[in-house]
Amino acid sequence: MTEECLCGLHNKLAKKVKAKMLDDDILFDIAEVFKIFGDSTRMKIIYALKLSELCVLDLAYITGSTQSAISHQLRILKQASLVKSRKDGKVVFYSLKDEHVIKLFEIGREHVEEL
Amino acid sequence: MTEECLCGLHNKLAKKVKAKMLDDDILFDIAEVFKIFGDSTRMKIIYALKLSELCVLDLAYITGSTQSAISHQLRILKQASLVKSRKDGKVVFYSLKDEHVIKLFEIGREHVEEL
DNA sequence: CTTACATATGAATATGTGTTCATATTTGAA
DNA sequence: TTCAAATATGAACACATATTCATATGTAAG
Repeated sequence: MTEECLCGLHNKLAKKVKAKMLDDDILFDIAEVFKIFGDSTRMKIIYALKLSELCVLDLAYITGSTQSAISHQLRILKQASLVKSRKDGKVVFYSLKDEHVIKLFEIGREHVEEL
Repeated sequence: MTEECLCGLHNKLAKKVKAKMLDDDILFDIAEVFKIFGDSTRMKIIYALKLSELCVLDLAYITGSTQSAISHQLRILKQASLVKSRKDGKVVFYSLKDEHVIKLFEIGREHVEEL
């Protein structure tokens, strides 16, 4: 932990950068958001919901996963404020919560397509 | 797997959406990129490199991790084409590879700060 | 050539996580 | 009320992964 590069040249720079770093808590929270996107099942769900509001079984059909797996993932997505839900009788419809979700997806897609 | 919602209303919609879905491979690759961002150590590295080009030991000092841990993570970041490296004698300097990395970080940060 | 520094790497460990399976809950219909 | 459909949930399992520790590699200096 906290080893220091001995070349005096870097020590000053490193201390400057360390002073400008965001709080660990904030960087941790940002990483947590990306972690949610970092699963192919959740990514499928997000892309499907980008196309339309959908219920759980339809999402399971579209993604090729089980109802249970999708339900678990939807709970995670909802806790992370990435999707919202609307109940209509027995059916629960899910949709994306805001524009950030779409923006993040689009930039991620751009990055992948440029490799 | 591939269960279908029995309410005939949804079946048509679900099939439409399924037809419009991106290939699994692409969605998988996008998820892989986000997975790289979804770790607080790597997020610290990315933010530090956003401020300045840095060598391994300086990154270890700045992030409060060991040299070994940082070296392992830098390898992952490099394989994902998120950082590049430049060798100068014994020292290896790392920096961000392109603008997408910064864009993704900024939008992730925006999302977190609006919660 | 020997030493010291910066980095990389492999194995082991511990921890986190996604899926499955069984089952509970909720709601509408018969 | 009884049944079936849609969803949610908990436990168990399998798998991935981040860190640590020891050590190897490469490089410059003495």
